[in-house]
Amino acid sequence: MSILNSAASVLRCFGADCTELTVTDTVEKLGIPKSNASRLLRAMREAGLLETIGDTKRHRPGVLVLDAAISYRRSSGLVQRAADVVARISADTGHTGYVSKLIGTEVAAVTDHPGTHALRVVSNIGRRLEAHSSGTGRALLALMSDAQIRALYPEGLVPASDLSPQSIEELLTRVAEVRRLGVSYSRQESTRGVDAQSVAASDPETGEAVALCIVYPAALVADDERLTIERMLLNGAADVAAALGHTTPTKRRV
Amino acid sequence: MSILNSAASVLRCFGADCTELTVTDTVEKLGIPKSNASRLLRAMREAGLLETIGDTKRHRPGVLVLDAAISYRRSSGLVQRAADVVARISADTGHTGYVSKLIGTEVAAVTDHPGTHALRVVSNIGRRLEAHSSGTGRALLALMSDAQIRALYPEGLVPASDLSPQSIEELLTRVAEVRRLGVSYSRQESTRGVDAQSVAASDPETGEAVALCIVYPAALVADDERLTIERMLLNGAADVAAALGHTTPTKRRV
DNA sequence: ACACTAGTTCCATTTTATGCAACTTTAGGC
DNA sequence: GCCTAAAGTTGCATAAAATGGAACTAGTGT
Repeated sequence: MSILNSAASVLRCFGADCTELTVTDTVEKLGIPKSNASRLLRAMREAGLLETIGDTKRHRPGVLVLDAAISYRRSSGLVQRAADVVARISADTGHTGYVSKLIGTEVAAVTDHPGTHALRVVSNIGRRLEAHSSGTGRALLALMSDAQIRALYPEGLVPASDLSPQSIEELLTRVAEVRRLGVSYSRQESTRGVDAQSVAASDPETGEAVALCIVYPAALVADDERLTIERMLLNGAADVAAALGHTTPTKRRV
Repeated sequence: MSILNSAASVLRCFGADCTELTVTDTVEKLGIPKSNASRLLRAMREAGLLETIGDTKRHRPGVLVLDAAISYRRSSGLVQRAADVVARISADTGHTGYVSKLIGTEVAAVTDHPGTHALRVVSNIGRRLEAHSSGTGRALLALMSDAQIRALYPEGLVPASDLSPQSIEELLTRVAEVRRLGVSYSRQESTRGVDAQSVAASDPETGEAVALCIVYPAALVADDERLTIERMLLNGAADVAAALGHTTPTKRRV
């Protein structure tokens, strides 16, 4: 296996729960010899992929990674615009928001926008969710045809919880509902006590698609606020689509 | 040279002016054989460091890079807090702001916060400035001793413009001024028509330092607004320092 | 259909990574 | 301050990989 894959594995360690790595941490997480971990971290450090925290032996991603990430958002008009929309909704409502993408059968957050409410959902980036078992994922699946969705799950699907679709048939039913409404709801499905609404937007030019998502405590948000969020998301996604030159405008709410 | 360095070079291509790369671009930018560039991009793609845009042959940084970047911001309490402060000032004043770090003798923006005014300074992340020839850089240099600064420039310095310090002696004079005021001013030094104010904040735990910076059109901001910005920056930096456990509070303005 | 450009694959050679063990450094405990 | 244990680094032979030239393939425009 190339050292590139090892380096990628190291970067993958940085996520929701892990913000820094030592040689020993790396040994444990990747199951490689100590000597190797030592040289791997050094090589990554010298390449700029990692940096040490102060002058300790703990490592975190390097500035190079930051610059590249910022460039990513620039490169994608879709992600950039979606992030702007979600940032605004997040600021207006005080709830946490995400922009996510479909990677195979998983959804990964691409930008996060922490809310401002005292009780808000804490951003959990790096955590990948199964597309079929998350509102965001179903919003993205709704852009595909039933046949394409079936092709994604040649061996059937494993539901993440009893609130998630238990079979492909049920998934297709719920995805059809999402297509009808334009919005995908998730009720305490991925995280206890947390509801979410997601709307998908795609770039007709490249076929790239993202989901705009707002998450909030289930107990604290009444129906009228949910409707407000729904309207903001639908209109925001419509703005994104329009800006990218969609001829047939997506659903919009007034 | 390890493939890791090649991969880092590829990521470094993504910056202010370049948001996507093809095999041929890579050949030109890195000066490597075509066969190599082809395999390099594929390896990076398979490792998750790159992804193709839609189903074209153009590449941009992968989601892995995004996740790591977000983790980076999380891991650095200092950067996170500084970013929050600058975001607030940016929102309040409408001007663009940055948080930057010193990398060797250069300053690199770590987060950016675009302003909201019609005439605002456009964020230019990825662009590295020489520390001695930028207000932000001198704010960071001001945290070091004169001897340390001299050690950074064993061969003297090359001024970026005639508004920048022309010698180490002049640099030290201006840095001393920054130490006295607590704020570092830049007047149309890095970019024509653009003024900036920077204040440094450091983490006493790790010794890590960042600069908080607000940039604005020189012609449009009157003296009283400049004072307001200065006050916000100083107080913000003091808040950051206090939150990280600085015992001797930095300069604060009321 | 043709020429042209971009991208990929093949293959022998060179360079780099690997894993073990020995060695050095760092951090606590007394 | 000395001893010990844990963390980290380095040396070396082997195994694996990257490299660059050239041949090959896939698109693009005329």
